[in-house]
Amino acid sequence: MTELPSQYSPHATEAHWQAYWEQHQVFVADPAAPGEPYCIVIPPPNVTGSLHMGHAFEHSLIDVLVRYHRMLGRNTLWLPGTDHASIAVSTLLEKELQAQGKTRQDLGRTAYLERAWQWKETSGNAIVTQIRRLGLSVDWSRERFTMDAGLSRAVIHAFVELYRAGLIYRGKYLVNWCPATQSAVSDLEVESQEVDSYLWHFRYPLAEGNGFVEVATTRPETMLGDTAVAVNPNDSRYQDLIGKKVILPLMNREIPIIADAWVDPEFGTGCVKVTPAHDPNDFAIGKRHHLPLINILNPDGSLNENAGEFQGQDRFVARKNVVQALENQGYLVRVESYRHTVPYSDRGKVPIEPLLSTQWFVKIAPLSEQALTDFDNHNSPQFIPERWGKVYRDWLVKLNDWCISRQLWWGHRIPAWYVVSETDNTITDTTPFIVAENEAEAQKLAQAQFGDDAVLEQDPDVLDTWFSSGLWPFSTLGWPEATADFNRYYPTTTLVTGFDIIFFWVARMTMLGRYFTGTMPFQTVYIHGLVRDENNKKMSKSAGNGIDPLVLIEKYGVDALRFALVKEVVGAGQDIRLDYNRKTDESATVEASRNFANKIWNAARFVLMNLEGKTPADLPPIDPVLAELSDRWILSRHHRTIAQINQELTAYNLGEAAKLLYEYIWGDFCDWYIELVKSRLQDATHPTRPLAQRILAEILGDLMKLLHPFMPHITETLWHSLVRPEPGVSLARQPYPQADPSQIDRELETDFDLVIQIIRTIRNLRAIAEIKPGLSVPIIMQTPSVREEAIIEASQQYICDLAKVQPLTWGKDLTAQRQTLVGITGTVQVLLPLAGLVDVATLRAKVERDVQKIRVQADGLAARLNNAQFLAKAPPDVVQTHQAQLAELTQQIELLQSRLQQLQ
RNA sequence: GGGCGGUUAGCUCAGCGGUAGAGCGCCUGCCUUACAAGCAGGAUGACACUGGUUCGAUCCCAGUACCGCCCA
Repeated sequence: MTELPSQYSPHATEAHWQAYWEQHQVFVADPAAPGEPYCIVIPPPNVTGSLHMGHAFEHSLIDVLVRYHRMLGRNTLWLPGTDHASIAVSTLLEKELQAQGKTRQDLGRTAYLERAWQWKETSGNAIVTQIRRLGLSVDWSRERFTMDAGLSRAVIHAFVELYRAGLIYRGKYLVNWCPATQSAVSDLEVESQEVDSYLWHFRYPLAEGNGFVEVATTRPETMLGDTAVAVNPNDSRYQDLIGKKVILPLMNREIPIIADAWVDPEFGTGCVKVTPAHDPNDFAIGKRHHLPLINILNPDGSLNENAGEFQGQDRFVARKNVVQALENQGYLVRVESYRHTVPYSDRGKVPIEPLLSTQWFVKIAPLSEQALTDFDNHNSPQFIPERWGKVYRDWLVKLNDWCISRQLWWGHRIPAWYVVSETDNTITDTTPFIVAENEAEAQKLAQAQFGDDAVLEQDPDVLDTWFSSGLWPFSTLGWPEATADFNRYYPTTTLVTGFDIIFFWVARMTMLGRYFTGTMPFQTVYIHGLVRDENNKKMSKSAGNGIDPLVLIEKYGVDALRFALVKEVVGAGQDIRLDYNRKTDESATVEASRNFANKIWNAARFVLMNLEGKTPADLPPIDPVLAELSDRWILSRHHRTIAQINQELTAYNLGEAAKLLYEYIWGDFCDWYIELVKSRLQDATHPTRPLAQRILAEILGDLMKLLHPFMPHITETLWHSLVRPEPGVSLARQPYPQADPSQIDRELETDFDLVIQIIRTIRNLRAIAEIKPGLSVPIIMQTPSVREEAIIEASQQYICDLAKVQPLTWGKDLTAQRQTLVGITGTVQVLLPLAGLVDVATLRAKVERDVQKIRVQADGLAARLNNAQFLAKAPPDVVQTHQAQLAELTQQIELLQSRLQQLQ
């Protein structure tokens, strides 16, 4: 009948369904199909990456949302893809070249790009292969790459449009220069790090007289490019120095002493050296005072011809040498230990140099204003949790222009052509240029403007990868063409991403999306936290503390990993911690989820074994007249849970939904209902046996649906075993269960709680009396409550079955009972006669302990109920509840005390 | 320096006005034919500290301490 083994083994199952889903195109979206669209685009992983816990977590969350909405009947598209990671790929390739003693220039642009594409085809898909093991319901037929033909066209189109609208400009500004990659990077790619270093104090002699001023710096070598010394205009110490000149040591250059309010008189001596070409603040001072800009650095971080005798030295070598030279010449005052923050290149992992350089920029204000207006006036996009909206907003407000050119070859080449025939066949800062969608168009425009013999050369630089990522939600759907996908699925529904990427990505998508499509690219932004390691540390490649999801998948199965990650989520945006033993590769959290999977497996196995080969459809429908107490109870619990889960999922409380399922399945369904139903199933002639079978089958079917977004593989397997659908049918396309409120019965559940409590009480008594699990015990019960008596009467079979009671008697006069263990629940006294097996002192001790516990509670309640303020001010229903509770506790005490008198 | 989180059972974390819960771990007993990746029973807490609001505070407010993150 059923050949299911007693343990769930995930691996074969996972591969099977992943192939099945793809083969039957279960997740291929159809824009022509009905249903309100539901679209999520994947936050594209970097092609150089490999699957890490962050991906596994994020993708698990998205897949829950996507599968849920698909089952709700939405026309669903989850679009996957990857990002070309300009800097990361370049770094990787150049390392390879370096090993062969070559540079990319040796190779040439064409050969280099060939190599890059080759790398992408062979190694760049590694992450995609890994992602597939997560069993996500993405539409692989629509997989995109930021450098594929369509997206490249979108990027160029966007650049040209922004340029023509005056929102992209080229200019010479101080940028963040990464000497390792030899490229400019944006503000966001700079990471501040605290560094223990020194503050060097120098003296610069006055040009006239024999005085001097003292300045301090953390970057001594930059003094070679100093063009002023500044003091605060209100600093009384230096009033007479303003306007005088000093001689810059080593360079023997006369530079002025100027007054600028930016200078903090409290810091150091109150005199600062000014290097406008190598420091953002100094740059601003230089602008205000029209100071010359002297660039002393080469792109590789060595010093250039403006550095005099230090030319050719690396910046850190030069630092030592400059200090030495100053010391030799008596200009070094002192060296002080100093801890300060140094900007590092995020990718290059070396200190950034502010460098004067000609680059392309996006003018941000007009874009951010639109996004701000949408956010302020329409709360668009809506952030979940809300507090991240503030982070997003704050950033939009203080945003600077965005440097988008990168001195690299892998990426989207800037669509600007210089008319080099105008400037001696070289590109200079003044060479005129044409921005166009392609070379032919550029040529035409150039000829119109500069004559037929205009010679063009394309800008060698590529665009920041985030520029293409910023277009992702619409470029992936076909924009700038108004494709069927774009019309149907744009704007997308929800963006799911980490808070660390709000600036990099979310804000850029909203600004560019709003500008190009006139609408926000997504309605909602769901922000999740990070997965932290067993020591609560952020996982990172450099720290080497990552936990490999593939190892956990191998060990526990992907459904277990997914469920564990989602179940850990509380609220939203909170970090989760994953326990992990690095010696054994074990994780108790994931193991618990694996055990849950196994529990489900065995529950299903039990149901299937007892259906005798029938499917739910073969069994009679549920007749409410025939349903007994336990049936009505589980149906009530079932529909209540369905309602709650739908509610939690709608509110993005994914962890809450997972926990509800866990408790309902393991607790209510397995521990209670299955146990309750066993005796009926074993009795072939029982009149409601088919009813019980039908309920089991139906609940199991619903459970598989409810759980499917969280654990797609095991549920698909078990659902197929249960329903045996036509080939090609998938659980992923079945409707998600909806609650039938008429089945939910609060009172019935409360009644049934008493049954559960009675069974627990008896089990507790059995344990105290050390009665072997196999032995039946006689139990006597009595209650003064008519309601409780009715419940006992209706559930005597359950009590006998689950507490192994034989015989069960109730309602008798208990005064004759002497040697008994006593428990109480509600006002039901539960007696286990022992006939001298346990001494009276033990029996009394147990009752006395119970009385004491109850008394503590009763006293607390009584104290409040004796408080006139409480009675006057607390809501009446609270007072009532307290009174009822106290009454019950008082009654329990009385009953137990009368019992105590029997135990002499 | 500015902002945001967190502090609850040995561990990981729920709860967020009516004096505490789960999983793991621990103790006891069970291989009871769905499941030992399991079943049953049990023990465990000044809910960080100090004030305030309230009839009542783990929960709200203010401050303090410590841990973590983001931005400068």
